[in-house]
Amino acid sequence: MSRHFTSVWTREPRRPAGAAPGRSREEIVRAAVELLDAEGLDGLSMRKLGAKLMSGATSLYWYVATKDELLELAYDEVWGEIKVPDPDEAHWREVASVLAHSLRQAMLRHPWTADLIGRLPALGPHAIEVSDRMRRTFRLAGFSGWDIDFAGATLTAFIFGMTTPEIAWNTSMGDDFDPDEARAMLRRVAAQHPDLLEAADTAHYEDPRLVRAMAFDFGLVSVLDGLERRLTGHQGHQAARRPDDPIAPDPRPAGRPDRP
Amino acid sequence: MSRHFTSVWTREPRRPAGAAPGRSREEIVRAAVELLDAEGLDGLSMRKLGAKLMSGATSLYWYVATKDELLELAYDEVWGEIKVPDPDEAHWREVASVLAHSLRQAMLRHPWTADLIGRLPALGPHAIEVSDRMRRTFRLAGFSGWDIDFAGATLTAFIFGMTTPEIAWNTSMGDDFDPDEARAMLRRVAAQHPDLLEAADTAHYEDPRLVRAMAFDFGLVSVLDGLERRLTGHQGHQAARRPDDPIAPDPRPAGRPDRP
DNA sequence: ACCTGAACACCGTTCAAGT
DNA sequence: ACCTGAACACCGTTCAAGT
Repeated sequence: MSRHFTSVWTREPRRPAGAAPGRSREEIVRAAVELLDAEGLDGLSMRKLGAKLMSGATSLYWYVATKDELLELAYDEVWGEIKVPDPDEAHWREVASVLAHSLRQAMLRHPWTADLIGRLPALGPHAIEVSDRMRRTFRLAGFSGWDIDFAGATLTAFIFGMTTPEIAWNTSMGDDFDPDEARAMLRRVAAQHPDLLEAADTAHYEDPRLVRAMAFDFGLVSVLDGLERRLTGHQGHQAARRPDDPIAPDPRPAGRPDRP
Repeated sequence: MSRHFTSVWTREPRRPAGAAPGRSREEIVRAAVELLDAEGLDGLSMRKLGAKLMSGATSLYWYVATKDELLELAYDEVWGEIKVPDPDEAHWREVASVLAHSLRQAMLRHPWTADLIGRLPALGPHAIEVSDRMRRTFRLAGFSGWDIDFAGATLTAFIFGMTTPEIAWNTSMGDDFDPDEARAMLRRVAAQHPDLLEAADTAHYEDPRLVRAMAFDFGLVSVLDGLERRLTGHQGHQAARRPDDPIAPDPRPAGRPDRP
């Protein structure tokens, strides 16, 4: 017996999506996004959302099968905000850079998305549109076969991975950021770790948001350079592969890369 | 009035952490990790955990201030599983590779960590230990100033960003993976996107876990190559920076990078 | 076709009371 | 110093009943 994967995007909507009755799914999703932006993922409840729409909480279940479906819909709205230049017009590095910054900014505007990345696959039409453009971009850049997908996965991995902890940090710290408090905290936590302490001390003198942006740019250039290297086919360090890794759940950590 | 950031790691523990009374915090955390591994983040409730430990649910609040604190403690246990070679012994690429694969495997073993990355800063002693070694690694590699931290952030971003959606996919699909069903779903969702459809068709013929591992290795080599490029100081494409990006919440998307 | 309220089975957390 | 149970203020979801 197989547990079937279900998603808003893989089931038929209950209504032909053409008529215009009382509430609409679009209206509900828009209200959900507003609530999520204002109060975060924990701030969204079917009861609160119902109240906001001046209806019973349970009325929403006619438009949406579960709360998770609603989150999938809201999530895809954010993907709709992403700008991706036309891959047939712009250089692939330009496309990737614009996409990266656009995605980061969208996530920072909607911090609750950070909680969804590890929970919901992005299968909505807006997300798919972005994926399609990205795949086309890397194909036109000269990648072929699996490498097209791997390049795209690497780029989005970087964007997600850089922005998600940034959001975690922002929301933990709250809007009113006290640099002295933060510094003291880092100091305390990093006690007896000289390398980290050094970082904690210098970190204080800069606007943390600026530093985050600098880190993002540094990383983005690095990732793009690394991808370009795959493209131009330079030889050099290759070995990140650990032979026992791919399937075994807990590989022997003893293996060494091909080139030390 | 400033909302203060609180964390298990930044407050005094209630007990000198030496005596040995009834239950211990270690015992509670261990049980929590077991419950999380078995039932996921939603499967952990204070009531269930209390039952597992044969105590009242509310008893746990003597050892832990909130459920979030408990999650911070459990999270750091996972960081304790990460292997990082001694930065003074191994080449930085070796250290980074081992760390990357080790972290990915640990996350796959404890899928609930994917939900925490966007929510909790990793400030526990095990996470700090890993950060410290990583920072030392990149310093010894030749990075200096902010670049040390940027390189580390780039590497962990890649690992998190690659593994988190992998986990989302795994848990959505369930343990029993039906390739035909998955293929049909991708086909449907990617309709009218020729580039994506191509990917969906070829994807079928491979073990998805193997492909994920290949993507990870491809991306890791790319990231390491990109970082190495920063180190050797080759000139070339630089421009990922968008001048209006760092602080403005919604930058004009019109700006172009320095080099198109 | 759409909306409602009551009800079910849960939550995290507080707190007075116990030993 | 540690543990308990009752209680509060919530949850997502189901379902019979309404219009």
